[in-house]
Amino acid sequence: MSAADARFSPRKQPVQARSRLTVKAILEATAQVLVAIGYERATTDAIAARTGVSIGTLYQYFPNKESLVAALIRNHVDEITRLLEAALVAAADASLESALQGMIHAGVEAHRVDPALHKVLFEQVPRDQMLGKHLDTSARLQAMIEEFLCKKLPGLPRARIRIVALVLETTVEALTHRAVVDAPDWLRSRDIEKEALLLLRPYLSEVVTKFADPG
Amino acid sequence: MSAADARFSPRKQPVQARSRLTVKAILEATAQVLVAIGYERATTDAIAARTGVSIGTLYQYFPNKESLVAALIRNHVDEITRLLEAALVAAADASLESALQGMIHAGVEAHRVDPALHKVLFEQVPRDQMLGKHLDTSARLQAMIEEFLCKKLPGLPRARIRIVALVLETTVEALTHRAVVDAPDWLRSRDIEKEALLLLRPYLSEVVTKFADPG
DNA sequence: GTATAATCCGAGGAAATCCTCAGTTTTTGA
DNA sequence: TCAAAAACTGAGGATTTCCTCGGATTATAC
Repeated sequence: MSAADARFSPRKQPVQARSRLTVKAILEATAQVLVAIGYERATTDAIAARTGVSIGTLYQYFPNKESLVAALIRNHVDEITRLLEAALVAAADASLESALQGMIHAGVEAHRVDPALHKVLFEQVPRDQMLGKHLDTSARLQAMIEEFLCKKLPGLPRARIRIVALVLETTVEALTHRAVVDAPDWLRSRDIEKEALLLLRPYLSEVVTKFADPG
Repeated sequence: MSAADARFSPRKQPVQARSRLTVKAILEATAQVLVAIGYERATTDAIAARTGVSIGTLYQYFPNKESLVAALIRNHVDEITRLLEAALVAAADASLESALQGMIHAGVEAHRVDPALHKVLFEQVPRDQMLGKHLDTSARLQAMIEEFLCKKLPGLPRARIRIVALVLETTVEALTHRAVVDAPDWLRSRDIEKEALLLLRPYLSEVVTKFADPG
């Protein structure tokens, strides 16, 4: 699979302003259709109709339905990564606790951007094939957190830090995702951030005292 | 939607031993095909072929592809519910800590039954329509945990307990699920149970001391 | 033994979706 | 202004999947 996989890459780049607008409109319509009727029932015909262009136009820029969704996922994942990265940079010199707060806040914000689309993207899109690669954000986020904690907690063994990073990322993602699905009010009020802190702060300090390298 | 939704209910109940075997074989083949090629690409024709019966036979007992998957999900969900229920009953008179251990163990065991199938069922089956209802195990599990904690921690307000139940269920599910997907060894070795305890025990005691009704 | 019910078979019609392509319209740039 | 490039159109062919139905086979019960 080459960098520009023919299965998911646009076949033609828009060069005029008109077609750039068209491509943007198609992606917006895709998001709307996905949210409205779900991944399975979404068809390229429906997306073209919603966009207000002919089906032929759609196929000039996207070779198939998967490539449309892949583009949306790329955007979404980039957004999430940016948010966490910014939080980690901002917390470079802060205390461990406020760094944790920052990470949690970033995780919650990521889910507040477009909860409905997030839900469809992460729950309905088959993780099969190549699409899964794009969805595999967790690994990237965990690596970022791991690197951050390495500097913050030099006393801990690397393997320990890796586990902590996995637990942090998994927990924040799960709680906010659950909130998106089952308890939107909880997400809106941001009480969820307090609860996540209540869960993760004691864990972190426990880990630090228990596994600190005495050297 | 009636209790026996025509869309998902078998159209005919097998009465002879022969057909009961057939139905069982069809479900096993469904699981195999799902694991092998994923939900989207799985077709009723492929399932019938794998079972070794004709497509007509399959359609005598299942009206469509969704009903096949629904049956698998029902079995799977029942299994998980049974495991947690047993753990809670066993922990009725135990300490809070060992009850927590029991819950974690049950969650891990639930994921060890058939990880590959679990993955497909929970990641690839569209939560749209009615299938989602079956997948909505979390609510049931949370209710069970909530009721259990109510007896165990009578000093806590009900709303608090509800949040704790949500956090427990979400966290255990997320960690074990992540392990199924990204770190199967972690699941096999059961180190994951230690880590979950490390995360949840301090949280629980923090909640108890912080929100205990002084009355 | 045989009538009746249960089970099984699988070719193929119906329906849905994907995607192409030949032709038209719009924009660009000299 | 006008030729070339870019963008757009949408009917419909190709493919896929779903599912039926008439008829053959096997089991049950009297």
